[in-house]
Amino acid sequence: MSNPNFSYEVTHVCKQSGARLGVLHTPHGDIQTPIYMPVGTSACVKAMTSREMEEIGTQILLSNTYHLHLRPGEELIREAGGLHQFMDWHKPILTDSGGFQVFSLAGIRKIKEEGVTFQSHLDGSRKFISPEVSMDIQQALGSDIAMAFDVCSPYPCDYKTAKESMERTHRWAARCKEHHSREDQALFGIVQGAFYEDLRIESAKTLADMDFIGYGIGGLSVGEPKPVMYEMLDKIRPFMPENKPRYLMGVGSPDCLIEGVLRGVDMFDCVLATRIARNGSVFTSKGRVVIKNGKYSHDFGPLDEACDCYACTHFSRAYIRHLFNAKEITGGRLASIHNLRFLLHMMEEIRQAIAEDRLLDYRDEFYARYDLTKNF
RNA sequence: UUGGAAGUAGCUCAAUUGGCAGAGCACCGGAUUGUGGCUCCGGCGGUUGGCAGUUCAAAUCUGCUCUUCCAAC
Repeated sequence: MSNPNFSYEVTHVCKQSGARLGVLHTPHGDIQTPIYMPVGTSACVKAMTSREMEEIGTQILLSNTYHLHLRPGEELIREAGGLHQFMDWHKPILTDSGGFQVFSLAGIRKIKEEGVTFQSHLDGSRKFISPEVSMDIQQALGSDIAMAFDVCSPYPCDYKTAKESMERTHRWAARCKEHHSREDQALFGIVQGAFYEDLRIESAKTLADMDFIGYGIGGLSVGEPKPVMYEMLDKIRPFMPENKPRYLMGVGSPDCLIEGVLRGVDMFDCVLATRIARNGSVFTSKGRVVIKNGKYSHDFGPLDEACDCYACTHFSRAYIRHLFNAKEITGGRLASIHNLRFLLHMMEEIRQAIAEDRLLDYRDEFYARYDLTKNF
């Protein structure tokens, strides 16, 4: 598929690691890859304003088809002038298809070849999403990148189920592509295949032949050990198109970002940063810190010495801990600002390291200072 | 001073006829990966104000005592 609104170019390959630097052009601007994409499920990165997201260096945001379909509804967002206008975010937006909710909301859904019947978690009403419905919703939302409606299999998963889910994902990918028509919106296919090497490779090849603008790698980070996820990335890497962006869906702990980039991943998204922030945990260059812990009550230093975010340049650990203890919502806001900035800053460093052909050195430096015993 | 009420975990309170003294909050810790999560899980914490007595058994019944609150004076 050629689309003048979207193109991806690899600008440099790290001589030391083979990791790549690139640029993805979209109607709302260029995205320097590799990149971490903050998640704003319901047209909002929880606790954050669009202005703050811009201030911390966000290049592209994620939002969610399933959640926006239920509330406020895509027609309202279309009426508002589209998702960018609605949330006053004028850089690129990627929308997830709702496929993951089929997985994460298991128990209140029925999957058939035609599509999936959900029971709304908001009011219990029955809802139906198919590949076509997902495309219609995402086109109404007007995101820059739409994701194909896929079937995410769990971990562990038997071979037969994994194969069936993968094959249905491929059929649905074809239906998504057939139904999708917005020229100013890119459609990404999603590789599935659970934790079976042959299925993963088959999925990567099948989707590559379908010529999507970019590719999601789905069904990972669903409870498996990290080495298992890394192995899957290694296996499929040779079969992922070189000239297309690769998006590892749902991954975003600091160590996973580095390991993913080393395995050729260009894009990541993850709710981890904002979720743990609201519950009082922050990333630091030395490892995770649970800021609510009593030992920080008299710590007047910043969350992270090396961070340039608003929280770290203005407030102490003791103050932010106090805000959490007092249940002041600003505690979660400051921690969110910090955690998002931490990951965005880390990706800036990774891009710099690739440009300077020293990503393996960067990885070693990271592990030397980062305490993995308290990681995710 | 007199009369009344009440004393149980750091706080607010439960505990059937006398039968293993609990909860919420607080405090401490853990979890969280394409967000049903300002959420969830766990832990610490007690001579039941004190001293005697009755009883197989007392937070509970009796006596004395201390403290607090209320009302009169």
